[in-house]
Amino acid sequence: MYRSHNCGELRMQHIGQTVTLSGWVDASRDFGGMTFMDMRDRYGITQLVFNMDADANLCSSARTLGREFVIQIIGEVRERSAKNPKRPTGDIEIVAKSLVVLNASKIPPFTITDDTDGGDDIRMKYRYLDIRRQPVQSKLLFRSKLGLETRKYMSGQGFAEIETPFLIKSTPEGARDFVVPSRMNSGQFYALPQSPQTFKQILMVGGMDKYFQIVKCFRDEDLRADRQPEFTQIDCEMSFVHREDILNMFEGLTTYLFKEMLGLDLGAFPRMSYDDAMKYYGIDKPDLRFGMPITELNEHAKGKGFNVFDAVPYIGVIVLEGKAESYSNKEIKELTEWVQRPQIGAKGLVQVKYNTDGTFKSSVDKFYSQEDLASWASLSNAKPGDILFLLCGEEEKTRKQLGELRLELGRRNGLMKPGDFKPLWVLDFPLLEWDETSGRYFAMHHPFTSPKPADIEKMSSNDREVLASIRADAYDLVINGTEVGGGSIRIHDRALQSKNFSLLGFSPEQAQDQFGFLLNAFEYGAPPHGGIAFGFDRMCAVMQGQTSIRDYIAFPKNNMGRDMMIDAPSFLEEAQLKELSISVVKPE
RNA sequence: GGAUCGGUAGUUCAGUUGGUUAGAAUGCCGCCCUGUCACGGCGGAGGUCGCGGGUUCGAGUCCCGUCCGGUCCGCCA
Repeated sequence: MYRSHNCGELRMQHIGQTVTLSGWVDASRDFGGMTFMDMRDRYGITQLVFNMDADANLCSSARTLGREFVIQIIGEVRERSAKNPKRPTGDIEIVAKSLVVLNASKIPPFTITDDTDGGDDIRMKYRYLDIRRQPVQSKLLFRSKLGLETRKYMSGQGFAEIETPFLIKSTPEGARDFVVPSRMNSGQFYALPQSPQTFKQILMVGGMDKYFQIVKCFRDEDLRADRQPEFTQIDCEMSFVHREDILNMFEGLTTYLFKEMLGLDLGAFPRMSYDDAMKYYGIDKPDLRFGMPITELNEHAKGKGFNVFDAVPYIGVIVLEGKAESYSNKEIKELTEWVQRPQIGAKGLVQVKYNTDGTFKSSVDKFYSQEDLASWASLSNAKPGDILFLLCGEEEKTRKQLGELRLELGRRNGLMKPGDFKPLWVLDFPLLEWDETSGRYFAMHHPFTSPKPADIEKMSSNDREVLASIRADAYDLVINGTEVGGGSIRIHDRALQSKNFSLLGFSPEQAQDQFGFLLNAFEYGAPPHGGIAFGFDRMCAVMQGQTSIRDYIAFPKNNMGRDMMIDAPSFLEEAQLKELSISVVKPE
């Protein structure tokens, strides 16, 4: 028996018991005549004590143990004379009677503590040491519980968890595929799924009715703090449902998860159209933890001799509450430089202080009277003490810039409070997106998304305006400005699906070649259906107020898509390439 | 594909205008210490300043290139 108890469970009630513990040496404090040693495992830290007077041999051998040695100890639980209230096990210690070194350890390259001195890359290279740290363990355990609760809820609602294949067919639409060569089919490649999309639709045609899966997806695109090349989705699909059924079902799941994981009641989720999100927040995933919507000024700011505004089609304003008198020129200068960075790309920032005495002081006082400025304040619902920030330019671009500025002001002024969760359904996305470089339409969601029934007839139009106005029966779940899920009602009619493919520039032959299996399936009684997929890693991070998903993945990739621990990807041996009929142009 | 920040001791970092022998903390090693839990005290070892080239009497410091890491834009149906 390696252990009778773990390192986190012994308390006053165990005093007098002889116990066996196994774990890692966390730290030791050697006093010459006696040595204290902290022994750690997943469950906590328990103090061991070795005393020269009691057992000189044992005490001497304890002094030779290094950090991260794996040891087994037999000893008696004793009440401490000096207790440590910071630890759950701090009232007791183990008086060692015997010690076995189960395995030695080299000196670790970084300290295994909660606030480690290790940087990111060394932690990833020695990920097995990093995982010994409590903050990493607690994130992985959080993920484990979130998966369990998801399965409980979905199962309780009658959903079946069904696996779909990882070796599938490459399609040029959407994200880049990771490809896998087929040895037995020389020169041919599988692709790893970007999502189980078509398979779950086929399951609906197969009558499975309510499907879900917690499943890996793969996309060969550049990484971010919240984007990994392999990531996990809670993937769901239902038959005989309208949008309302799906929103209700998955609002229920989200509410349940927040309640079980965090003990929070989210309440009913508000809803917003895509158009309103873009108009008022400049982004399709507004963070509603704070207000500050965009107000359009346009003609209210034109014709007063300020050439900058007169020359542009759009002028918008956002209002920062209560900062008129505390905002310094230096802060405004910094903010101006911030919006002028290439990533934002604004030409300049106009600012109007609405003083508490009711007067206005702006950077454009030369051109605008107090009444002009008052009208801006009135339109944007500003109150005395507030400060207004204006950007101008081409409409869509400027809205995005205002949206970015809004988020930056939120960050700088602490308006995104930790522990505050604001979910939002964003609805009615455009079906199509015009791509200037390739001169064709792309599906904004994916090519299987159904247009809203009222917009189906618009699909026959040749007018770009009309086509751009087609709304999809698609929805995203946004929490605190992060897109945690998205889905749609799917097309289940073969003719409509073909029509959509043709809008997206597929010839009938291409459509048949790539998605023939789905079109064929639609000819054998496909039920109306729709679904949604949640980013599982992202859901973990959002719930714990983190921006990076990396610590919720046991073995993540770095920003070049490399696994630093196993050093992948790597080159193949010639023989292996030959067997796969692959010749590689070696990089210089 | 682009922007930007970084790379100096095992680790995390400092290093002024280019100027003597490149520092701190922590870790590590040795000695001392019987109630610590960030133990304490004394002593010690530890560096190709990512790599290559250039400017200079002299480069960790300036310039060019390159590699690696972080963040962001593009990209992510």
